[in-house]
Amino acid sequence: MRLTHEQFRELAAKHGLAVTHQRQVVYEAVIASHGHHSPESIYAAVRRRIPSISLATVYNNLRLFIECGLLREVTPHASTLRVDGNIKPHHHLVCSRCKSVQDIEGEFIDFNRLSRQLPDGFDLTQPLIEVFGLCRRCRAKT
Amino acid sequence: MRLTHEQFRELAAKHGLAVTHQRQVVYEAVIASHGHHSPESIYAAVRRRIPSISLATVYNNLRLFIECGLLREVTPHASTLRVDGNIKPHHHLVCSRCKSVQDIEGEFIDFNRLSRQLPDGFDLTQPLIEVFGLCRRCRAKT
DNA sequence: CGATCGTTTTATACTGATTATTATTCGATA
DNA sequence: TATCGAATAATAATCAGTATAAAACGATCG
Repeated sequence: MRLTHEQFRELAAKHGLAVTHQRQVVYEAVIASHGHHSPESIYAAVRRRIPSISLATVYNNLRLFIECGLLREVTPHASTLRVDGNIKPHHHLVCSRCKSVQDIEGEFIDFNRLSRQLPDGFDLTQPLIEVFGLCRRCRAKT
Repeated sequence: MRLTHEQFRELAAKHGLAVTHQRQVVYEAVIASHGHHSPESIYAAVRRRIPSISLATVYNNLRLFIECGLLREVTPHASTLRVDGNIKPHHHLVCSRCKSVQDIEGEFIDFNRLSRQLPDGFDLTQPLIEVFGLCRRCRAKT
């Protein structure tokens, strides 16, 4: 699955991004390899096509893509460890923007349906659910 | 909410942990301040009672507490950024141990119930749900 | 009481991910 | 072709977390 220059140009225009060769290659590297990738692995892939590219450029552009919704961040948490003294079953509401975490109560998961979707052997004995969205403050800022 | 030495001793014994003054103070600092805290902020709090304590001790003990279930980790993800090119609505299944992420399909969330629990102003227009558990491989290792 | 041994803590060095900085390059436009 | 702003490259700096090794502690045994 390789995008034509034309396709990427359209996509970038739609999100208000200037088109550069580096951007195109970085974006294609993410799309081409399905799954969840680290900046380093994307960097490695991109270097096969642009050996002179800088790691900073990869980081810059990944962040740009995430910000304008072209990509999704798979680690939307704060980058540092957070610890919770509450070990009763409860779930978390996480703000995708500011990474704040609030506890949330309630039975809003259909575990029957969920377990039908689980890959074989996945253990959900102590399920923790995290729901990502935008907290009021960040929503107001937009 | 301050634990007596006696209470902490029991708790530690139940989890097979030796009791030290530092451990007690670290644990109390987490419990006393409700919410989700970084090791640095816990370090700051603990230093008010044990000025000579080392940051490494705080990290060591937090990790211990997490391992034996006394505390819960709120950033169970890989510590590095991961990026997902799939921006169609889908959810994630995350292994709490090895931090691997798989996509998961299906409508297993009761959004009516969920939205009743949401704090005012929280925006769920692009909900992303992450379900934490133990993947088959890590479960086998135990 | 004093020696001993394993554990815990401390101090500090180190690693790895990410960000910041700054100079250079690129590309569009005048 | 000259100019200007944006993007990139190179590299330094930062920050969280981990590893290591020495010192301190504490229980136990003789």
